[in-house]
Amino acid sequence: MPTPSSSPLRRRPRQARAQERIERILDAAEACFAEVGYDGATTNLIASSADTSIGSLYEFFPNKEALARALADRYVERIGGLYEALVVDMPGVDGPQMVERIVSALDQFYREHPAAVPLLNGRLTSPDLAHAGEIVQRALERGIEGIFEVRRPDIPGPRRHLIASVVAEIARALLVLADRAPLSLRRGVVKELERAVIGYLLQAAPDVEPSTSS
Amino acid sequence: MPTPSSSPLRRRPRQARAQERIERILDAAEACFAEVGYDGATTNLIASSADTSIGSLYEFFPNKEALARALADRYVERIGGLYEALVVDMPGVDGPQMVERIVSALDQFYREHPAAVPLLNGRLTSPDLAHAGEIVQRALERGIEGIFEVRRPDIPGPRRHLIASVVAEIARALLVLADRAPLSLRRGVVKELERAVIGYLLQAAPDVEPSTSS
DNA sequence: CATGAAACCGAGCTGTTGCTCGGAAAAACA
DNA sequence: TGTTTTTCCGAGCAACAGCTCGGTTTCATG
Repeated sequence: MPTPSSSPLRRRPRQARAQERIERILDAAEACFAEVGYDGATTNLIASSADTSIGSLYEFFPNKEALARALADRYVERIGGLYEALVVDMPGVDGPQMVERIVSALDQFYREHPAAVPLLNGRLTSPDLAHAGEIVQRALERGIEGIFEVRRPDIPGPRRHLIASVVAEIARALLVLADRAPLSLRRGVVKELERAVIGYLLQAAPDVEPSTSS
Repeated sequence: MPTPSSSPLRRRPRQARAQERIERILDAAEACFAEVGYDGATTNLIASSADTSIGSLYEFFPNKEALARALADRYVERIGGLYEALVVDMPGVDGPQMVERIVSALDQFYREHPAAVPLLNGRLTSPDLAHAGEIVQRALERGIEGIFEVRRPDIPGPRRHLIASVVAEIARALLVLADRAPLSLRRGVVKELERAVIGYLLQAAPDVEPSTSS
């Protein structure tokens, strides 16, 4: 489990009901960010959306940015688990298949966490979110880099890092595109993401034998 | 020249000095957006940054969004010119070389217009900017699609469109990455962008003969 | 010049946002 | 049960955003 970047909470809850409230607030924040963006989501809206009061919100979160930070932490944790699951049965899976698995996992992740889309959106208007988003993107990169480390130890470290960040960036961009596309086209765009990653890796790190599937 | 989406100006200037002031305001807006983002750039800051008053700013621009719109229009125009220049001597240039040219042109464009980076950044917090950004990104797509249309008439229209949008999206993502990277690494990232686009096209639209250069 | 139009100015209005604070309610503890 | 601690509340404050408006200055034109 990655360090949650020094808890963004103002005070640790002592009772169960407070803990639940915190979760509710985070869920509401997630939904609001997804729906109207960071700046659009006023703290009052988030609070009432969580069926609570601003007072309660600020009881635990020192400021609005802390909400973004806490959300980012939740994402980082979940992304970590996601990669761990992928690594388990990695041996015996060839390159393109591996790409397919990762892409599919990320696709599912984004669908389950729609608020991650605006969060992951590169340089945003508010430095707050940009920072939180970067934390999550780094987690994505690290995951990819880790897999790469195992599969392609022949590639020098710095280059591996660059490749991982490029792959992560492509993934981010096309998943956002997929998110924006009508639902019926989503699968198609995700398929293009697979092609893009495979194509890039063939160029940037040849040795991944060309796909023979379909 | 593409229609400037029905002038975002409140009133057309009659005197030269007004026209100059408008340009100055747009330049200032560009710089401010680049430096502190859309929401961070207050209209007062933009005005004083352009050595003028808010009064003057609002004399010509009905609201803040209009500034983004006007900026987007400027970008669209310039991007249009950029593609026209590329198309002129297209015949006799092979696929990878063409990609290199386009990437290099876009790279230069982004360096000359740093404000385009936040503008082009996918779904942003403010709907204002999201809209303006989309206008510019569409111009990018159209340019790529146009070139593709000439070079690969064999590919069916809708698929061509999808490929163009994917390429445009990859370009956007990696140019943003390049922008964020230290200057010394910028060229390297841009090189990866080339690889990514070439690799993707080889997967998505085979027939572009593999590169023989270097 | 005189005169009207165009351009310019900036104090300040209006609305909204993030956030505080004093106190009520609920739980934990004695 | 009384007492303390934790949790909850929401009216409202301070700051600041976008933007207006009445008035002054500058230009074009006769």
